[in-house]
Amino acid sequence: MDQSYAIDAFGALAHDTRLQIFRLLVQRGPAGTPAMEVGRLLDLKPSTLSGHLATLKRAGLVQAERQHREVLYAPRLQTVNGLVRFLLEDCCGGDEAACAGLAPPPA
Amino acid sequence: MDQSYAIDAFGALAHDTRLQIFRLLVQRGPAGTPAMEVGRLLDLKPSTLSGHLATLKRAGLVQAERQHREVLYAPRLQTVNGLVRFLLEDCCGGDEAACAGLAPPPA
DNA sequence: TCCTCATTTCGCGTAATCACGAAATATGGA
DNA sequence: TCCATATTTCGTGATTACGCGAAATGAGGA
Repeated sequence: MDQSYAIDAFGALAHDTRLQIFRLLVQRGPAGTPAMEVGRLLDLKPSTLSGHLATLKRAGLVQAERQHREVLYAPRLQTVNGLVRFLLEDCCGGDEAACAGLAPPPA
Repeated sequence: MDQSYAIDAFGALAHDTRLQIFRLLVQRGPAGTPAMEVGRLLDLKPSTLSGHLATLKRAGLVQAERQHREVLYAPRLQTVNGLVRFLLEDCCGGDEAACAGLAPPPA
């Protein structure tokens, strides 16, 4: 994870529709969801949806796999993890004590 | 954390200079860093810096505290934590097994 | 091969974002 | 009070992102 990848990823998430799409894919799980179904659930025009999925894919936040006629989209949670690590890298100059309790793990 | 807050936060991080500023503040720690020092370290014009700090503050990613003549900026890591939780909310439809190993905690 | 469904690419008008100079405001010292 | 330092606000021109209709492409099935 470097600066420019992180910017692409944050930029991809910084949009109402794309954030909805990503969260939907997270909830749907790793098996993937057909693009068309995403569009139907969120009421999106095909070209608009396609553009947003492409943006998310370019940013490494989702992956696409063709399954017969459909394209299944699934989230890449490793990228989310990479973003967090990048953000908190060398937190408090490496001083564990100063950092403790500032960002408790999601669990 | 709701959708529109998350969008503001991701949007704030989706910018080269702002991402640098935020990471710098994370590394500097919770005691805070004077705005001017941030500007000097990253070579930013005062008005540009001020605008970016305001954006980060509006997004809840940093907090500002006046200390005599200077304004100290410190990161709010709870917001980062909130963003991650929001992103991964109801991951895999709540199926722990399907979700396991997809996003190992940063630690 | 021909047709249809699923998805992507292109093009355009509109709207939001950016950097930065200049001016305004806040704070404490002489 | 007057001034210097630290920071914010305002205005402007240039770049970039958005939604979406129309057309193109890809992948089976008849």
